[in-house]
Amino acid sequence: MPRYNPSEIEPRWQAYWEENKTFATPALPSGKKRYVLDMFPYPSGDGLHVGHPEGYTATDIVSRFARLRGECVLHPMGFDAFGLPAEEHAIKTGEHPRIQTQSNIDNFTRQLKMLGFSYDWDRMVSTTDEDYFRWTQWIFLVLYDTWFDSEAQRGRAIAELPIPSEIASAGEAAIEQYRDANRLAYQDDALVNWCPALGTVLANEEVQDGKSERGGHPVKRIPLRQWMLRITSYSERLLEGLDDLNWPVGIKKLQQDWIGRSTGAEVDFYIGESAGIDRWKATRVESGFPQEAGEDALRVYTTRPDTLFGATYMVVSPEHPMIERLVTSEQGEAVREYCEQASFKSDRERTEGDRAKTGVFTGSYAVNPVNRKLIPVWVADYVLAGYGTGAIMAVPAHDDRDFEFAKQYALEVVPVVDPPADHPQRGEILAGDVCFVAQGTAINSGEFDGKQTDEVKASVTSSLAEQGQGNHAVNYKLRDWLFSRQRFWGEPFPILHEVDDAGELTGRKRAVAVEDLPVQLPELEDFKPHGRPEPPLAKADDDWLYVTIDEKRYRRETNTMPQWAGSCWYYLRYIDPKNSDAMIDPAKEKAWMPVDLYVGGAEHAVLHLLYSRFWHKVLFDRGHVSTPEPFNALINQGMILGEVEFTGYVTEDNSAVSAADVRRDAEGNLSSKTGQTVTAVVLSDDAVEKKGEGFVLQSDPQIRVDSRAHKMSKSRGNVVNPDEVVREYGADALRLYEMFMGPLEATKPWAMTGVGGVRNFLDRVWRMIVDAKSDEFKLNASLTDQPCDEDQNRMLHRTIKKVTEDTDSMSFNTAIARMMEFTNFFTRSESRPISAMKPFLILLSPYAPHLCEELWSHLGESDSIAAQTWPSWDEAALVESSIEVPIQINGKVKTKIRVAADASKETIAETALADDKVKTMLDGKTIVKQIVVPGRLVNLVVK
RNA sequence: GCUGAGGUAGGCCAACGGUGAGCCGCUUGUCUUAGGAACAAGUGCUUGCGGGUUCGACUCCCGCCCUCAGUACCA
Repeated sequence: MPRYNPSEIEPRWQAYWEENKTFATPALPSGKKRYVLDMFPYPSGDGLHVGHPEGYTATDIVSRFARLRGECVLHPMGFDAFGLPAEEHAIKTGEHPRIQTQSNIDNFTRQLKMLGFSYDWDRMVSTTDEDYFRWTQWIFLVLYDTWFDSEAQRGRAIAELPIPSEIASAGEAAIEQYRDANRLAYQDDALVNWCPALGTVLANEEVQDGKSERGGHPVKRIPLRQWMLRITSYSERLLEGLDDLNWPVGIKKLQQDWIGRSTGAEVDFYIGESAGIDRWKATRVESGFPQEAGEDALRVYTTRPDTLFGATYMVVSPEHPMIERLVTSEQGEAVREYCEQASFKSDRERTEGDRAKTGVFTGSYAVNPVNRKLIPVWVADYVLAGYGTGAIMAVPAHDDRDFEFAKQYALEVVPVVDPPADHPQRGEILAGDVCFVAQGTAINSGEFDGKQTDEVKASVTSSLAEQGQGNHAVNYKLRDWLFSRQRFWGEPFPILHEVDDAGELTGRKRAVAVEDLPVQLPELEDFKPHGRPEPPLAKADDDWLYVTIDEKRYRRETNTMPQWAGSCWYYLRYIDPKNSDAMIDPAKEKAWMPVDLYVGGAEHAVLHLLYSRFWHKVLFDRGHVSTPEPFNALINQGMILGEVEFTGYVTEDNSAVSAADVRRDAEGNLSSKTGQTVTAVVLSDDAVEKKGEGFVLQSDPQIRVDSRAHKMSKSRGNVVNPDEVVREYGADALRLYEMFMGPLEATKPWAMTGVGGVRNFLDRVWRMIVDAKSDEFKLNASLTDQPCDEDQNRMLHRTIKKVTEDTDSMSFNTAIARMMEFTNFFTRSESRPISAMKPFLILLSPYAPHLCEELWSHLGESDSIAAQTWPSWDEAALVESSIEVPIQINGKVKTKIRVAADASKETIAETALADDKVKTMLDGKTIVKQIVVPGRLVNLVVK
């Protein structure tokens, strides 16, 4: 017993917390609330990896710290349990995915409890629970019932959508169609990855280089009717909302870039009969810039309307709807073939960086609106259908991509922006031999010559607007969210499709009534794909698939929602997890929201966080939540890498090659400078030594080796299993180590010896209070009821101050370092006042809760340490009566003197100059200047 | 290419413009209930490089190099 034994202590206290519901959170907060949230995990079959406890320990420390300071903390955990792996398992074994999901959740729960996190487990949610996804479906119906009023910039009920008179007069079906076209959840044809060999549709992450990840079968992109969410409507709101959030700048930047707002102009280029151009222009002057470009014009979007005079050709994307109209009979075959080719390529392939540009001339010409020049229209896949208008005006002189394309196909380059006079390549730019994308002075631009880029942009845009040929425009990179998946293990859509007597879809839809939610997943015989691109739910029995309401027959929607759906709103459900009447009780929502601290990996920087914000804003607009943003502060924990490895390289005949001479080709194959194949070998620590910047072989210092920590991965075999660490060192040691490795946000390599280091610290804490030598349990004889002496008191109060401030700012590594100093100090001390030990244990308890509970009870306390009050420090106790002050000579520290803490400038200077060492060093020199900072230092500038 | 983070001792990392904190490692002792020991003493950097500001720079400014992560034809 007397030795520190975490494997005995930790389960005992975990049971205590569970029995006593130590961390149960009240329904409504009393006093100051704090909502501390972890990104909930996907419960994979591999269990926790050491990256999970990093963020979870951080939030646990924050939560325990806040409770000790009297705040009311909501700190929940749950599982994002829909997803592909469970479905893959089901397909292979025939076992329902629910079964494996449940056993994975059980394992995760066991591991999380083993680490002593102070979650309120009664609030646990899983996205796969019917009680949960019932409300995921409900939120979908809110989206379905909402349209975006762009005037008011907010979502409103579909019933409030103004119906234009021409549609109203066309009848009920037209009105319904119009509504459907405006809902935030709508259907559209989108491309899916269909793999004929596997007979299934694949998720993007299951496709690599146009082939299925499993089996390497070719994947075709085919259009399929999909559910989309109109997130683009919220672009501006999502962008603005970022301003007030306490998020890392990097993450904000990522979201901004993802939304990708740009401003410029839309411009129509005339493509009709050449004789008709004047009439067309006149019409435009009269009508203004129309909503649609019409038959006779090709509309483009540009951020550089100032370069319009340099537009020497145009490009449309291979999917552009006007291709048929543009293509001439001579070019017909070439264009069709090109477009066909493009349709096989994924977006990925089409946008891969160093690929040479390709394209085909359509045979048609357009008229440049500013100079009436005829310019050719091409089709090329470097123009994307989904952005802007899917067509561009190409200005090769001032756009890198257009320049490359123009050189490839010998198209004209006309410079219209003169770079600053001191530009090193000005000559080549003006000759059209080099591309220049920055701002400058307009040339070759008629009336605009001599003006600066910004001014020309504005003037060209307004002049086009006057003539009805252009308009100021804003564009976003953000696309609408493809929201349906052809999968079994996901939330079914609460939507019914009307079928006629012949069993054909009529195109009319109906939302499942709220009281009929949840729509459950059907029972299937097996989970194997049925070989058609429809979702697996289409295999369900007619009992599930067909519904009759008011004598009309409906077929259920058979797509399921993507995994993002459940994770979009789980933070709300934790607040009211058992509510069967509503998604959340408004009073509770108001009391707990927003999330005060959200911690998780940076891999969710864009998608999860953007999707959640979008849903939250819709719920906000519709009055279901009270805050405009869900997550106030966000922190991304850094990645934990494997142990540092030394890697040497050898050729086939086993001779060593210096790491500096090893080349890696595109496939990752290694070769030496001379072209020989080399292989990497792992070296042990004692085979290498430090030399200069890097490491070399001890046996041959000419041979350099790589020293680097790699990502943990099964294939590399460097994965650290938390179960083993807990068994070997204890949960407190694991928690403490992960916090001590370095700053939370940093990427850090794992080092098992470091875990031993913090374990030694915990051992020292134990021995500071417990007599480890005795056979029975006995407190350490050095403990005393005497008060602290001055030094001890100062150590205590300085530790309280440092740990309080560092914990508050989440600088856990330095807080721990300070607690180590405290322990070293008192371990050396023969007398250890209990009045110092107790507050120290409270300081340490958020970090190492089990050990602290145990020692706390040994000190005679009967209630949990979690119920105590965080100690405060006394400023007066911090100051020393006398302090050491360094003496610098010419800025270099030469010696130190001891003076009273409040010594005046003069006294310090006198003492310094009187010091023997200083005297000798000043011998024969004159003091040019003396700087005395009271309480800090003395600097003597001498000659 | 772009964006972000970073470069301090053999490793991990602290340091309001003012003394290198802490942990691991290493060396040598001591002690022992032989442990993941403990204790004691010791060990170490041109703070990535080059300039500048300053009495004084890891810290502020300018230029460069390197590493890691993410991202990439969005007109």
